[in-house]
Amino acid sequence: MASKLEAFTRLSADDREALALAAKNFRFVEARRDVVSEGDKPRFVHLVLDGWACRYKQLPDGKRQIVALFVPGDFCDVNVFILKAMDHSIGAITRLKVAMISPEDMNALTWERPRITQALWWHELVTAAVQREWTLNLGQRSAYERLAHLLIELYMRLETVGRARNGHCDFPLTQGDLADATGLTSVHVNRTLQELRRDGLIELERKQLHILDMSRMNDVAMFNPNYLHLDHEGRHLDANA
Amino acid sequence: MASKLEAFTRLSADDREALALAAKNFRFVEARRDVVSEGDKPRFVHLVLDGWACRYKQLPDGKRQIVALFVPGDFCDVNVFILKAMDHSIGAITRLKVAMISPEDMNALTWERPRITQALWWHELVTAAVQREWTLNLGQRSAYERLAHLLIELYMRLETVGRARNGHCDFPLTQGDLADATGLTSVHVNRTLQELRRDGLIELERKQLHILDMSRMNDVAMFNPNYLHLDHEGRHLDANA
DNA sequence: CGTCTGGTTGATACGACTCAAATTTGGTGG
DNA sequence: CCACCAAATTTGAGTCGTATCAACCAGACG
Repeated sequence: MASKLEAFTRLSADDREALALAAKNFRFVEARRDVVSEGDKPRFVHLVLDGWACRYKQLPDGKRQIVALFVPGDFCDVNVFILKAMDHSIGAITRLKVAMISPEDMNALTWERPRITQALWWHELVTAAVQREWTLNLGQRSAYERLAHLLIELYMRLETVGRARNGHCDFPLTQGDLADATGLTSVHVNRTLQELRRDGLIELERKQLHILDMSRMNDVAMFNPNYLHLDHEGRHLDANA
Repeated sequence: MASKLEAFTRLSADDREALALAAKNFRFVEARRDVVSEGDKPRFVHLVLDGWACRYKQLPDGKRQIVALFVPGDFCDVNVFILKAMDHSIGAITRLKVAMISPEDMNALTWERPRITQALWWHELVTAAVQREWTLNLGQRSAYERLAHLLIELYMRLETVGRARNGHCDFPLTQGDLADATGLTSVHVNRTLQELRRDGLIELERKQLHILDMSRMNDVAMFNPNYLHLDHEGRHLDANA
């Protein structure tokens, strides 16, 4: 698999082999099922091999917030073993192929592999940066800007792992998912998507997203890609290499 | 100083000494000045020794979101050296005493000090968990709930570093700061704080916060402390020890 | 074919924003 | 110690973005 880590640095054949070895244990999770649930003791680091997943939190009054989305190549919780219990759940959006890496495998992966260790650190820092951008998104952008921003972010992240090109990508989120991720209602998401369509910015149907005018989308969303920290050597490699 | 790290694990005298040594270089920053600005190359890890600071992001249209708050004992960006440029700014809320730890000092601090390394990892994981909770806060809670939640979180974090007790703590944020942190306008923050006062939940004046009824506040805010991950051995030590 | 999930539409309500002004507080210098 | 100024808080009136509630529709699936 084309790991997201290669967006940070070129890995050696050795490194890649070690990564593949660590990811040898995987399982499939059906769409809309939990991979991990809040309260669980952390037992594995998860690496999404195929499909989409999300991190979400739920409130006693039933409200649900998706706080992060995972696409292929994303690690879920590097180093999470330090914590006693998960403070959130991880759920499959689509049917999901996910590697389960034990603490021992994680140690084996990083031990004597400084490039991987560094790349994992980079991954964690980017994940944190994305979380901050979401905070900004929810706090300061209107519904229209907010959705545009989320769509661009996901498109760009997919592009870095070779799953998007020419403005086009798979997009399995329902309008309900988008609502939970943006803090809007699904009704309002529906109307806002229609606006984006009407304005000639996107096409979105049958789980396929097409961003028609990336430059106008960037303006609308006030999208600044700096938080994805893609300005590294790996950026210049063919993502499918 | 009573480091936040001790909330995670008891440190040895040696560890504490190493920590003090790493934090020997400090400076003062005037209130409302930047400690680090977006775009800067990361040069130091910062550790707040005294005063409050915030992490914020700004949009081209001038809107500003505070995405995190730092109180004494908080580290700002462990391991940030990996990134080429800051994607956000760090600003002083009050006059600030802040330690500046170089990459070399950071290495010296963690090298051969597994407890500190682990404690720093814990710190990073908690920081990320707080960021997720803020995402939830902005996405799903009403203004009233949201402010209540923020007040409780800050109170609890201050308590763990020995700077709050009996429901009382310093609280230097202006209503404008609260607005930027909660994604509300300062006018609405003002009215919502009045509601919280009228309902007998808090007193807040002259930069002093008093939470009058913690249990009702917890209910109102739907506050679940699990995300602060305080259930570790360090939790049982006197924070002033 | 009936059922279900996801998407769409319409009517109405309300929480939070905007703009503008008044008041209070805290700091500073005379 | 008081006068002054800027910053922060408070109040009021009016508006708007988004939520709510309730149908209805289309395609997927068994």
